[in-house]
Amino acid sequence: MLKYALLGFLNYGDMTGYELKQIMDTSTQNFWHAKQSQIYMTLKKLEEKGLVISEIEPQEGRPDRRVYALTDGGREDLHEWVIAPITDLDSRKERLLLKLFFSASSGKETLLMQLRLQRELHQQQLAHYQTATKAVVQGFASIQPGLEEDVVLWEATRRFGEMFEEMYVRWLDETIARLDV
Amino acid sequence: MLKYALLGFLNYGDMTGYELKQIMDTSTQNFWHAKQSQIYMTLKKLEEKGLVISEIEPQEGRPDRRVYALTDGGREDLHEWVIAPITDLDSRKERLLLKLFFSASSGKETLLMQLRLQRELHQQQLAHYQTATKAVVQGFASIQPGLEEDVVLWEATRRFGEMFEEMYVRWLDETIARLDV
DNA sequence: TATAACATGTAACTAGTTACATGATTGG
DNA sequence: CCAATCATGTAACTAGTTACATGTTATA
Repeated sequence: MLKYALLGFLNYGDMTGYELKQIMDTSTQNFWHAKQSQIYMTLKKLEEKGLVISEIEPQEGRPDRRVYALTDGGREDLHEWVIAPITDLDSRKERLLLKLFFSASSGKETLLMQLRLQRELHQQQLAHYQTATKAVVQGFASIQPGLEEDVVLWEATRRFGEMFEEMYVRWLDETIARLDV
Repeated sequence: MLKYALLGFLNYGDMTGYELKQIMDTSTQNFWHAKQSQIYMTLKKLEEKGLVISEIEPQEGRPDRRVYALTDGGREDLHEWVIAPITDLDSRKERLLLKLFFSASSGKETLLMQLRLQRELHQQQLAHYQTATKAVVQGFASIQPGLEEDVVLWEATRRFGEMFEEMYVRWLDETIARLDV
């Protein structure tokens, strides 16, 4: 699936693996992320399949850049994926819930400490979506004419992050209250 | 991490790989899951490390069962993991959000169909947590004396699933309303 | 003077999925 | 009679992480 994230971004313009990593870190991080090394490997495979092509752009003083561009095949593949319906649910993995499930013997104080720390982390993440991420979305919106349609959708994904973290904090408060008698 | 799910369940009693799969499917599915083959492989590795031991229980008419039990080392490893604080956040992957992010060109009707289908799926999942999962938790609670502490925590993980799906449906409604003008 | 940013990549490894292989019993 | 349940495992593969390797330039 990283494949489609890369094709999707390259559809906005040619980019290097390094730039793709940066843009993912500031936009899709919330629901899709990848390590730099995985991005380079995936781009290589996409080029072998003919979905992207790369050109080396020589630079002085710093390493040469390998700039990737979508091919027609890549654009088509992307479009097919975009319109294909998703008919099942993603399964999640939550370390905290797994740990909580088996925590009966761990002592109330340890457990409450764990939950309070999580509350802090999720509260921070919530604030991040409300300020930093919001600014990124609005930044894109203001400088890019003709991307109004896109911005509505980007804002929807940001909003998901915000609502998720709000829910998480509410659940933690509820759970802490139930344990802290 | 599947490691700790398996150790955690074996802490309640000896079990086969097949039974571990079944119990995971009805209890931790919401936040941790695994395929049968992965469970068998992981149990094998855990036995090599001395965290569990297995014994073959011959059966007639059906395949022999390999019953796993926690060792002292396994119990200790589990306990250390349970009390260790989680200091960072899990990252999620949501196919729907990734697709939505790149869907500006896909046409409003395709997009709305996608979102309405998702709404149906998440509504179903919500109902599942409210009825089937609720019944499982209450079932464990009623037959098992001495597991009151555990049941409170299991209910908390069920409640997370419920709140997550409620949030998801709310977000879908909000997003659909914003697009369907 | 150190470290962050720029820039690319490979190798080894861990985790997880899909497909294959086998075969009896029970319930509808 | 067909599907589900019981029951275990291997092999091949895909996805993702961690560690290694290199080297300049701008900035604090």
